[in-house]
Amino acid sequence: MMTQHCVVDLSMKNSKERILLAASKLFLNGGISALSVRAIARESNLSTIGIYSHFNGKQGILDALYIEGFTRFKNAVDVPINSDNPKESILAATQGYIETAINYRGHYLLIFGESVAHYLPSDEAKKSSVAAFLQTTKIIETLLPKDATFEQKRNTTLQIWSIVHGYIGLMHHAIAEEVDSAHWKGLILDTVSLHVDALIKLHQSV
Amino acid sequence: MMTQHCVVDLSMKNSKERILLAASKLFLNGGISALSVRAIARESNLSTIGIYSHFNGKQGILDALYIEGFTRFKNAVDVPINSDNPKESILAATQGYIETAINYRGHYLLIFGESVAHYLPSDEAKKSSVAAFLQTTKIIETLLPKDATFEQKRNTTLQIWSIVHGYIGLMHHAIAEEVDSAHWKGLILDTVSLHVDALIKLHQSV
DNA sequence: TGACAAAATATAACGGTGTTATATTTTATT
DNA sequence: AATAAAATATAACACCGTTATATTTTGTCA
Repeated sequence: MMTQHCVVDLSMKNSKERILLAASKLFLNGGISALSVRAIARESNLSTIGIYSHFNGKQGILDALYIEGFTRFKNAVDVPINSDNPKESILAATQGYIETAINYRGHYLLIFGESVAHYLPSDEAKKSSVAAFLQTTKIIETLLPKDATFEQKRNTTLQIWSIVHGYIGLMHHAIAEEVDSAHWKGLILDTVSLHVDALIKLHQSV
Repeated sequence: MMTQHCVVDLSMKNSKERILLAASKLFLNGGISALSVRAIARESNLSTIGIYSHFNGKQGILDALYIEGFTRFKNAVDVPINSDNPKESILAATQGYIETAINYRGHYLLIFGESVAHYLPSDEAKKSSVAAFLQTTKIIETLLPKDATFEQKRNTTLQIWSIVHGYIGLMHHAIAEEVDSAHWKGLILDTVSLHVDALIKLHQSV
């Protein structure tokens, strides 16, 4: 390989960047099973050991993709808050969440599937998941009275999140194969809508 | 190895049974990562090729565990129906579902995790998931008017199932690490209860 | 500029995986 | 008893994540 100086050249990018780019590409195209250390090395024109000097091996690659995934979800639910109409904000965030789950299915499976062989997110990766959860809480807590405790806010956020998360989990399952996939988004939004109404009534009456 | 005739001896059980027993044992103890073809062969006193002549290799083993998992869930939600109080039956089924998910976490990840490497359930395995879904529908449809279409029944079942399924998915996630695990069952049951009430009101007013 | 330390890279190997080709033994049938 | 069929064993293949070793490139300092 030639040595090049001071020339902007994609092939000369940071090895680290090239690795990450190759990993993302493989992951988006073929999911987790296409993401082998050797394949990343091939794709980024390095040898396998490069993945270990620049990242922490496969664990490091998965951590990077994990963080990328949760960052996308955090951004997806970062919608303008409408205090007069909490439901509107929540449905907008829900819609963003669903679209991200569909468009980045590999990431979704990685961060929620729990069973990618031997992978456990690092502490840093876990931080990204907590950040996404806190962002979601900001949207959901508009349903609650202002003096609600954090525990109440967290539990209500879990309620809504579980509904959406559960639907997405079932969406690609044989159980629901005969449900027209175009209808899923509507089904989820209807369910969240019904549940939000119930929560609003609950907190009005108390 | 000695040859034995017409003697009831556990060590002489069907090779097939021995393989399945070994696989179940390994799976319950160490999850999916403990379930290698060689480990099953060792545990069942056979060589690897036995797993291929008696089952369809690892695919066949996973299929058997998949069916075992869905059969457990089907049984868990098979509760007596109380037509006068649909909510009671639904909460009982929910409780059974949650307990099965906790006690058989490996099975839960296998049948819902979606990302066990390269495994896709066979048609026969899919049938077991559909059977569990239909059993659940029997419990949930008591919420609906008797002339409800199958599509309505199915969608309502999906609603309730998604809530429970979503909670269980989040339960073991870093997002919710600080939630006291003893509280989970209560949180889920409360949410299902609220949602069922909302559904009942919805169908009364229409 | 030349010498030397440090970082990056390459090669090859280790132990593990699912799978299969080949050979052998056991079982059942005629 | 002979033969076909089923079950089993051994060894190998191609892949995986990882790492020990060796080599090259890069950066720093005298």
